[in-house]
Amino acid sequence: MYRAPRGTNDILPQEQPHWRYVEARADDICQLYGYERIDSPAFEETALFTRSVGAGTDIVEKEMYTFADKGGKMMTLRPEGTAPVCRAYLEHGMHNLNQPVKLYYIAPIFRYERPQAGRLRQHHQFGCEAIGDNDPALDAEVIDMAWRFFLSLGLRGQSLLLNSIGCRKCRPDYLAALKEYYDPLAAKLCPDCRVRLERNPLRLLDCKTPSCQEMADAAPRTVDRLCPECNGHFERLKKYLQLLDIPFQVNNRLVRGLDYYTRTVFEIQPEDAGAQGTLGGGGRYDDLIEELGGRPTPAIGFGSGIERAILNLKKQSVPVPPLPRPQVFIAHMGEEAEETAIRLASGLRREGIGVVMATDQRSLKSQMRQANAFSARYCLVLGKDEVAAAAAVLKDMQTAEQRTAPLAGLASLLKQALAGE
RNA sequence: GUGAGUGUAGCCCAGUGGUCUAAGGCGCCAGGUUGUGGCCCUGGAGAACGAGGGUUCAAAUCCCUCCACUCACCCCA
Repeated sequence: MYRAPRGTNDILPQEQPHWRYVEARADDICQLYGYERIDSPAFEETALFTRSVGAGTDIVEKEMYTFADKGGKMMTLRPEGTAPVCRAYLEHGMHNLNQPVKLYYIAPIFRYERPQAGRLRQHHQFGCEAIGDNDPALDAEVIDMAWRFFLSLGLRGQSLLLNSIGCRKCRPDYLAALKEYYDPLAAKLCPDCRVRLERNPLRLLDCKTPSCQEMADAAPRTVDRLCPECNGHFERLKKYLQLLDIPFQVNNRLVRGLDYYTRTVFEIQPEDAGAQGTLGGGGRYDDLIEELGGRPTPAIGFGSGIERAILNLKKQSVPVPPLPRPQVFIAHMGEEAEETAIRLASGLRREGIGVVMATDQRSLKSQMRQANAFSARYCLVLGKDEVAAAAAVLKDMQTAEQRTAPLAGLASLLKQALAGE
């Protein structure tokens, strides 16, 4: 038997209320903050990601779904959301629009990883990007948006981690200090970190190995080496967050896994941070647009995992509204009655009344059981007598009361009854 | 990529070498007298016990290999 590929899953009807709920909250938030939706292709030229995300990152090194298309071009299933949006910004000349350009997306993300709780090979992210402005107020707004998003879902207890990792002006100085600190310690580092020391020293800071953590705690801090501009930016951001009443903890070891980040980086963690302790995260990427061939264009964004959000909604037993379904069920007996039922169902639907019709000529008992299983509010019963009288039996499934009503006035009768709920 | 656990009907699961051509619950289907639901009762369909190999007189039950799933590590959303 065929199964969904490892790390992917079907989102079954019973899961849809959660999905529609989370997506609706995302849409609401974006509308509130003036972000417009963009949908980009599920795959892009591989180079877009290798160039932006960074050759030394886990994503590029081992997690991309890359393939050659029939024309021999290397393509990759989107492993993150920011680069495609930046590509679209450039491709469509959005620098000619009012800046910053504010965009959001809800889209599948693909990463080849070993699946586990809260981690999939295809997951979905809600993310937003504000491109073309370097005001720290925009950083605050994006963080505020992410924060409000989780609050609007009904989640509680999440926390915000914040850091600044500098820009291309101050980063080299910092990295030099970091290397100077770590070089004598190289022998004590875990094997992974020895590689990081050469390839991506910033990542030394978030190693999980206890011995490495101790060293990382004592390592030079990015915030102590920021250039005046970056420092001012960070200070203003923190002030704005206080203004917005958003509690945050500066975490000097927060660096994030993508190479394009500059200055602000942040992460939002759920109350009960299990193995997958990230609800969402993001940061500034002031050099990325330029790196992709555009003019220097500052930008900031964040991404959040829909599955992670739903996981936490369930963990916290947050109720989500049910999806609307048809309220009327039509049962029928005999061929004539079925023909009448078919016409009646169609007529009611044209009036905007959701209808489910019994099929297959089951016994009336069985049809009533179906109506019950559908949680129909009203049931219409058609038999020989009703067909002859151009009427239907209208049964209220809650009170079990029923009466005969002429077919002609049924639509308005039902509309009235359903509206009175 | 590494480590651990699990694998019996659509779902949850009993079963620890013979009485298992596999039990129960949920769900599904039908019926409980004439055209009516939710509770209850009865009946029915549905599993070659993940796959392959081996040990044994005998295996769902023991061994091996593979596969899948789950969880954890790395890393992330």
